[in-house]
Parts: sequence; C-alpha cells; structure tokens
Amino acid sequence: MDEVRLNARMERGELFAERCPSRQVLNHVTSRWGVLVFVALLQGTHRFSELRRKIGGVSERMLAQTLQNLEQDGFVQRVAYPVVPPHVEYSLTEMGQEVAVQVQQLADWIEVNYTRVLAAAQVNESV
Amino acid sequence: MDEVRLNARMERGELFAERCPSRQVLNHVTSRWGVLVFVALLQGTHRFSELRRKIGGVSERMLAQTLQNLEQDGFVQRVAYPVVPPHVEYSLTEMGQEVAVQVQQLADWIEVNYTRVLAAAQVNESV
DNA sequence: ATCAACACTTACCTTTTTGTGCGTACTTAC
DNA sequence: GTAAGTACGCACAAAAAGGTAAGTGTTGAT
Repeated sequence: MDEVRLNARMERGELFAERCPSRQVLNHVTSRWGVLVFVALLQGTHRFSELRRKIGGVSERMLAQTLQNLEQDGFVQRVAYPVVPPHVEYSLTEMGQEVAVQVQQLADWIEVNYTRVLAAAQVNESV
Repeated sequence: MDEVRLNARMERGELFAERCPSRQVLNHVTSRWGVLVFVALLQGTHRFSELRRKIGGVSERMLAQTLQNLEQDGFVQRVAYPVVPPHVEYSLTEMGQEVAVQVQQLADWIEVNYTRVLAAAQVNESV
C-alpha cells in the first residue's frame, strides 16, 4: 500500500518539464519582488516596513504576498511579537540562505554589468 | 556643463532603486521563460523549434518574444540562414554565457532541492 | 483631539502577461 | 493532393499580476 511515498530520496527536478513542481519554486524565487526580498534579507533580519522602504517601488500588497509565498516555501521565517503597535520580523531560514546566495550572485552580476547590457541594447536599437 | 555624462565608468547598478535601469535587465533575465532559455542555450546552439520542444509548455509566441528580449539585451545571438524552409540558430553571446552560468546555478539548486521546499510547503499547509 | 506608525487585509480597477488560432512561402514526404 | 515542418507575425481573448485606496485597532506624540 501507499505507492506514492518514501521515494523522495534522490529525485532531481526537471525544470524543462512542464508539470514538474520545481517550476513553481522557480517562479516564486524569480518573481518580480522575490529576488529583491532574498537580497535584502541576506543582509539580515528586517521588519515589514523596513523591507518596504528598502525595496523601492514595492506596494504593501505585493510585499505581503511575496513574503507569504516565500514563507510557505520555507525560505522565510516570520516572527510576530504580540505587542501594540505590531512588530514582525522577517529573516531567511537555512534553506532560504542557500537560495539567497545564488540569487545574490545573479543580482551582483547584473548590478556590476548592466551598463554593458544597456550599451548592447542601444546598438541593437535599430533591430 | 553637462552634469550627466561620462560617469558611466565604474557605476554599479542599484537594484533596490525603483528607477535604476538594472531592474529591466533583472526582469528580462528572471522572466518566466528567460531562465529556461538561458539554461537550454548553455548546453549549446539551438534552433527555434528545438528550444520550443525542449522547454515544456512554452508557446511559440512567448518563446519568440523572450528570445527577442534577450537578443536586444545582447545575451543571445540570432543567426538566420536564408533557406527554405527557414533555418535560424540561437546561441549565447559571451555576455549571455556569463549570466547563464549564474542562472544555471540557481536552477541547479532548485532542481536538486525542490523536494525540501515541497516538504516545507506541506508542513505549512495549515498556515 | 488629531495624526502618524505599525502590519497587514480587502475590494476594485488597470496593466501586463500569456495563450489560441490563423496566415505565410516553400519543400519534402505520403 | 494533402499534410507537415519551418520561424515567425498578428489579432483577439483570457488570465494573472500588480497598483490604489481604504479600513483595522491601539499607542505615543503633537
């Protein structure tokens, strides 16, 4: 009994496969605000409003949603102190840090090299 | 005169800033299909329809659009042979490979660890 | 007494993204 | 002769993402 169990051992995802659940994870991580949340939290614990101020252009609604997704996936830990006014702290879990390191490296490359990209885009303008 | 000029030398982007153009680059790279195109092309040159078959679930329209974005940004090189039926080859530029390496590492982490994420998500189900 | 701050949530609306289906121009295979 | 493959572009429609504004409940500051 129970055919679908215990076989999670060495299974590697296949992002090219349409139905592979790893796609969902990728989408959450590389979502518009997800990337920036990872980079921000890699620098340490933040409160909600700190994140909101740090990440330019994010709305409360989107930040809340993004954080909930990442919490669900086990990348972000949320700690709420029952005080008034509310005080909530967000930080990366162990797993979150592992991903964040990868995300950070991508972000780094872009921050350092984006002028090269802009230059290329300008050349290709006519295209 | 000319305060905004010639200072593109050592300028690093700031992804947290709403108006920084690096945001656009990030969005193209981390777009839904962009990530998968990078990973696919890192394995070598592909024709359009090869990419389409490889990347499960992508429509012709979206693949074309994604490739155009990445070509514009100078990440992808497009070579069309004037034969009939059409024959077009896509590959990564030098710059494209640099990014692709970063993207690949993120994709790798996800493929290897996505079951951990799924497990965490299941635990948080009640949340 | 009024207001801002906190961490959200909800409803409503706009924008963006994505999919679907059709057309193209020619060739090869059936 | 009919269909499929090639690499798209275009028009239309649906779906998803995102933004805006308002409300919550309490407290400390003005």
